[in-house]
Amino acid sequence: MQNLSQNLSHNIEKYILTLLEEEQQENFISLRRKELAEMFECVPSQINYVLRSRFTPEQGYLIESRRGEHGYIKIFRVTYGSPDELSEHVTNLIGGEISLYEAHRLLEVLQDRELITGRERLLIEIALRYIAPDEGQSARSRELSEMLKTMLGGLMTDDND
Amino acid sequence: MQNLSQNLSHNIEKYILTLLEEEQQENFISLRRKELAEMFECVPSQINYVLRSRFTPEQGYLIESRRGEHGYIKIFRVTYGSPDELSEHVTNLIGGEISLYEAHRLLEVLQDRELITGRERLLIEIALRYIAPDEGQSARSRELSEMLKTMLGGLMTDDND
DNA sequence: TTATCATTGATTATTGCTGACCTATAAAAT
DNA sequence: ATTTTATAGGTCAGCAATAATCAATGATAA
Repeated sequence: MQNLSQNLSHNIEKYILTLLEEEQQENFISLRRKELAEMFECVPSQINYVLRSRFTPEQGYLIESRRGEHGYIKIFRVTYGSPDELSEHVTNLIGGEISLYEAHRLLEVLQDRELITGRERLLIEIALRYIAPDEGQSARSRELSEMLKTMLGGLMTDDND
Repeated sequence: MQNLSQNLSHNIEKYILTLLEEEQQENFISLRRKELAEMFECVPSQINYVLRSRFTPEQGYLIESRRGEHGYIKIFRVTYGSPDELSEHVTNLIGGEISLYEAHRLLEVLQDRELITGRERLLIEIALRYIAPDEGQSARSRELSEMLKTMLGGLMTDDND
């Protein structure tokens, strides 16, 4: 089982997402690193790479693990009790300063989770470009952060539309 | 071997637009920069130039990419062609300068006619406030006009030729 | 002529993947 | 109760394969 469609990491990610979706009772799944690695015919540390790059708090996941006999890796899908909670989470993610590039990546995640539409993302990206500093995509700016927080906070808190 | 018809950038643009039109399932296409460059017998960074100059959010497109093995560039077409008349009409309404107040009234109308959603309107209003002049709601500004036209144009982009 | 657009290629940054080495845990042995 | 051993998972540095950026240059249009 390898490289069927995309790349290894992508396939492992998809598999984990499937498990999470199938899970009914809990808001987490439990894995054994070694087994997963065998399943995908790869080195165990590959699993860590996938978790580190695709199941981060920014993307809405938490990891808990244990070593030794009966070791495991648990992946929690973070859920938000209220719009305010979600909005606060996003506000924290944005922080005091953000770059165009970081904002772009955040918007990707939000659209993937269907928290914003493509059209909304387009509008936000245009606005960001209008007020972004000239120093390039990676330059952090306080103003970017403030506008982005206002926009996303408004979308998630409000009940427009 | 070039300048067969127009210039390289133009040809690459056309090719990408063709791919986007042919795409049925999704609202995006996925490219490999290196392959496209080989296809057009040019340097890879040429592709970036085409994307930067012709597939911007202002023109109704969003780009996502990844480096490394199995790298890719995805181009999303966010909007679908809408009547030219409409976007032209709106552009004329906005004119060379507009005040926050006038913009607000225009957005109300557009929402009433369901050309934009409440959420989209919220985003535009926030963006306008961030670049509005200090002189108050009634002060006309060229920059307000430009951003507003860009945003609404982005949402109502048509296939140019 | 001058300003903008197009093209190139050198350099830098990111992503995916592996393997060697490190740490933690539980069960077994003492 | 303590030590040992087997069995997990974690970290990190390094390589290879991409894509992005940037500055220099050429071409074209106003």
